[in-house]
Amino acid sequence: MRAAVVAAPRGLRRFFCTNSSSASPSFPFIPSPPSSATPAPARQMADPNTNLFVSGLSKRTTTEKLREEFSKFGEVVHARVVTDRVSGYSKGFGFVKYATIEEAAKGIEGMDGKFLDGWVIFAEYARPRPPPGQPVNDNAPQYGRQ
DNA sequence: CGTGAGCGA
Repeated sequence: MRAAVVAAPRGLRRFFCTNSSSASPSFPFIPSPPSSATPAPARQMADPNTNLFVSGLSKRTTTEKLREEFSKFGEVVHARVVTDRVSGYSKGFGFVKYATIEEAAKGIEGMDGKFLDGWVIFAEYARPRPPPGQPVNDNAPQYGRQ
């Protein structure tokens, strides 16, 4: 099913941005942040953290399988496949928490765009999540709203 | 519709 390839989020950057050599032999960096408008929404990927967001999982992929696959690239502190409380089935994505950021990067580079249960999975840094310790306050929305 | 975009009880 090529639908999985079409439904790829930001993970397809690897296929188009096949950089490696002959990138920019003149400018190692880009010293032009405030050019004119904001052509860089920076919404491609969240900040590097030990939390990983894995998408493209098969419906039959469970937390154990996810932890097993990601444990090969580093020590997985916590892994969870998001499932519905009422139905009980997987939502098709999950989260993997590594011990360090380097291991998280290894997990992304090692499992992003790979196959799992016959489906192409995509791994990237997860977004920050509000801790469940704070009780309800005003209708203050989360900062992670796009 | 367990037929596929996405961020978690």
